[in-house]
Amino acid sequence: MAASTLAEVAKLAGVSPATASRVLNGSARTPGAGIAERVRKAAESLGYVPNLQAQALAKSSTGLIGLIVHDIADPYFSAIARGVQEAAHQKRRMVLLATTDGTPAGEKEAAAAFAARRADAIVIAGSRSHRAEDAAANQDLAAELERYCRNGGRLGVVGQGIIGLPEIDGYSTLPVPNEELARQLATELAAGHDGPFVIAAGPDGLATSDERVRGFQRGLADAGRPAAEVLHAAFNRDGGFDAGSRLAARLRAESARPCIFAGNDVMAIGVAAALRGDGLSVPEDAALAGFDDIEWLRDLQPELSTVGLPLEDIGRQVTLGALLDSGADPDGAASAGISGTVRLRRSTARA
Amino acid sequence: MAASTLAEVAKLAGVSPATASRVLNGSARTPGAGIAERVRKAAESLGYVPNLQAQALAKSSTGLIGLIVHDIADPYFSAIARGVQEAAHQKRRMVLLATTDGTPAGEKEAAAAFAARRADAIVIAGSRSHRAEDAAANQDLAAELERYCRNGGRLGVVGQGIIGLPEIDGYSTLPVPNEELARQLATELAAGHDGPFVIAAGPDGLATSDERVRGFQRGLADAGRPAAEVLHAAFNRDGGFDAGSRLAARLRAESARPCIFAGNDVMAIGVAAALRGDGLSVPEDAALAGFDDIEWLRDLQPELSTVGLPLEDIGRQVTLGALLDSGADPDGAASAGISGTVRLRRSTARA
DNA sequence: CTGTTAGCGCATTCAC
DNA sequence: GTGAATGCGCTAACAG
Repeated sequence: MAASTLAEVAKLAGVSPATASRVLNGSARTPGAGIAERVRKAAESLGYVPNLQAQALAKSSTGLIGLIVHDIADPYFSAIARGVQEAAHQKRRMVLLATTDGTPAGEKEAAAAFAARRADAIVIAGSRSHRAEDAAANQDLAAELERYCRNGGRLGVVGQGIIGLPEIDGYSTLPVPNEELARQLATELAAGHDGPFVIAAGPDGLATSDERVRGFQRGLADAGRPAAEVLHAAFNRDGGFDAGSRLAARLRAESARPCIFAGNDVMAIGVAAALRGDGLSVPEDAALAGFDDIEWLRDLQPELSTVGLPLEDIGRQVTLGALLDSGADPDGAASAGISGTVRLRRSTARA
Repeated sequence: MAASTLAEVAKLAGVSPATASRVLNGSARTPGAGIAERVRKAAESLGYVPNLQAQALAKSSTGLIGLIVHDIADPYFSAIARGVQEAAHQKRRMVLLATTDGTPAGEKEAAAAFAARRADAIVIAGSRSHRAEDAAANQDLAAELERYCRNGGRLGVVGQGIIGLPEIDGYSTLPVPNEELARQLATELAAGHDGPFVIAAGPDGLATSDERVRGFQRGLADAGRPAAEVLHAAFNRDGGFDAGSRLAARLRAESARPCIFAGNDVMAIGVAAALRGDGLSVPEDAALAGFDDIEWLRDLQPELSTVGLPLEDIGRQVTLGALLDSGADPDGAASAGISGTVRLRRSTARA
């Protein structure tokens, strides 16, 4: 990677490196009239490309934003990533991507890599885990991030806060009202469904899933309905398929038509696939609802009831929020937080 | 971003920066016995995080891989991105993400940014454009990339080569047999379909789309069938919807049941949605086939016939290929190129 | 095996 | 307005 340097450009233009630097970037002082032109021409003829690494080293700001997601091919994350990307582009920054297996250990590794690269900000999407087995890794993650922030880094997290990370300068969270929205969903579903409810949730201890389950149960209780049975599985499409398979067997045995709430849309899709594979159909044999309203839901049959979340906006806001000039939250930065909407569609229509 | 430095660690450990460097990284020589421990402890207690920027500057290698895609939320690209990510992780590198609007101009901008950051390699996914309006931008892109490679950068491109970029050291292409696979698809479809064929293609001049159209037409001709009519639209889901809408009107007027070949799966999905919206269904009123076999096709009804492409592998291989130690292609690096498979499913079943 | 000396490419104090 | 030093944090030649 040996390109031409500022010094070479300066020499060719017959000026000092300092002057060349001033003209090729927008320094405080406007450089000389014709001088500027000379320098620019020299740079052009040499095919000069400023070395952002060196620039970053000199002024301690890399223009990098680190994004941590579980799986970039999951539509939930790719939608958020799109928002992050947009915000980054708008703020003239580039995004570094890290995908983890979804464990805090993987996130810690990614965070360390970003910290080492001196990313201006780190954005973490994806649920926190309260599982006992993740406790140690959570501590490591919190420690890594605390140090990162203490060193001047900025951190934005989607949903819940990092477990064990105290409120510290540079650290901001974008709350997502999972629980309240799930409650609303349950309320609306309860009004139109007489049978039992079942929840196809993520692993016990996965914060986002837990919040949605809790909210849903509360909505059910408010409506005077018995609590839903909860099936745990992976918080992705295959987990949904798994839960769906378990349910299918039972469905043919029992007579009641249940309403299944899946912890997120991709799980719901997995549930539907499993049921279909067993000759069962939605909404005839079971009502089904998801969460997130990922983009390609519109092309699925039957149309899936869900809770709409502005995923791209979430990505955009958490990024912009993290990039905010140090000071405390400026007066109501238009970001009054994230809101969602219950969207009932055919998958939960009355049989 | 003021973290502690190597020098501080060295001082605390009572050694020279060089020694500290040697122990904290794997230099050629193994540092002293107890010395290593002292340094490590000092680093730990200071919360030392090596500055990869400075490191990169010092040894002219950033450990960065730049990935350029049209839209990270498109399943085709996110699948490839996953592969790139994997390969990068395996090679201990991080990936920088840039999404463009799909124009060479946008790609040029992204390439310039990556070049400025001295990324070790740049990976470009997404079709080339031969459209007249993109000619100038293509030249710029080629010039930018040529300079990048000439400066020691490495470049991997999926599918077609960069227009106007000569064979140059560091530049490699991962060919995708779009034309041949489309031909095979046409052959197999022709054997089972009697009616006319229609193609919902991307914009005229978009290389990937053009190749697929050409191959498909050739397959048709080989089978003694008349050429298919070609409808042009955007090379994404909405383009498919658009083409589908135009087709729907005609379908109810004419009596023949056509077989529609969409340039890629997301277009096919758009076509299906448009037909469905008009009360038409697949495969009853029209057969439908796509291309790519993106992951979530399995959850769509009816199951879509398509051509399977190993997208993740494509991402992995193009990345690994670009990272190869300079020299020419090592003897048959297991990567005998990309191959695909025609997969006929229910969307093209006989009516 | 360890410490010293130079840079890597650039921005930014200072003097002029 | 412009040029000459100094340093960002680290690695790599050298010496010892």
